[in-house]
Amino acid sequence: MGCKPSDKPKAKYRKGLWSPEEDLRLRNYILKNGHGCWSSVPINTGLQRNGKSCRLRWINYLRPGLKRGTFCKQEEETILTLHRMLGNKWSQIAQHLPGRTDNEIKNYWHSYLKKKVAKAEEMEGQTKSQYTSTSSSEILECSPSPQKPTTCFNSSHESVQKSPPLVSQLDDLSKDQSCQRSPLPKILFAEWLSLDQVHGGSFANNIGDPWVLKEGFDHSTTSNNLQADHDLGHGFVLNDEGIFGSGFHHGISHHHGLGLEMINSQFKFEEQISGPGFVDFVSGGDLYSDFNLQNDAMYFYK
DNA sequence: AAAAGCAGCAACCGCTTCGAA
DNA sequence: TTTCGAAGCGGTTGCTGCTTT
Repeated sequence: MGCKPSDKPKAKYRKGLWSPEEDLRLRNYILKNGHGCWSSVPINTGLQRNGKSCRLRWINYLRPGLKRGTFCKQEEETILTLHRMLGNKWSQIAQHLPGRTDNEIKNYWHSYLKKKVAKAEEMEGQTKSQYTSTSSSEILECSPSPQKPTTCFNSSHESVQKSPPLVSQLDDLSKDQSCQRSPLPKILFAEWLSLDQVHGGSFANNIGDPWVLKEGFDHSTTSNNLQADHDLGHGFVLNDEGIFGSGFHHGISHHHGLGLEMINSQFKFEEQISGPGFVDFVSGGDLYSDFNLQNDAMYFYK
């Protein structure tokens, strides 16, 4: 929106998988400038992609804060529960799984969970007994069909959305992920902090302070959560000490040399941000009023 | 070792919603 | 109020790599 028609020359857009170079261009551009109008991104970056493709690539793959990797048990439970309540509202489900994208959840559902549920239901039908799996027992007791969330909480999607108790329930659900029991520390961005919003607030002043990761930080296991991105591990400008200090780097590089590059690249935009401290920014501002430190995990809710 | 089948995932397509002019 | 472009969303496709035969 807000783009002039003249900004959109007819172009033959490239399709298919993104190359590391394209990723790099897009990432660097957005980290530096923010995406603004997506249709202008390909023009400004020189990418032979349409804005829609750029947006998708950023949201599903390049955006900092994405977890990637396999879903933990509790995430799986959350998806099953939310899918039971909301149906195929992947974006809404994703909102309750910080660091996961709707596409990722959708794929996980179609490739794994759907079959699992179907199998469980089949077993249930055969035995007429309660399905006792810890991952879906409650869900299966509630409703027989994953596609029609008609029981349990509300009878329609609309009522789900409008019902404050359920919303609270969902919030509790998302904040009570079992991944919190994981020994892995997590920094999770419910929504990536838009540069437009970040401008004027100081991320840089405090982000480099080790306090950010001191809570429950385990050098030996962190890399699991900071999965190296094979497409992105090249050519990023790195700080000597990095955002999190040498200890953090040490922890990552033990397992994945590329991991720290990603982390650094994700926060490479720090020089653009100036102003009040990050803590104030996160906890006191209107935009990010829901700052939540749970065990070793930090959640930033927008 | 090669071919076929399968699963997982990234990306595209098309429809809907939103918001500015 | 209408129109139109951008963004958001969900369904689907197709590529890639792994497993099986």
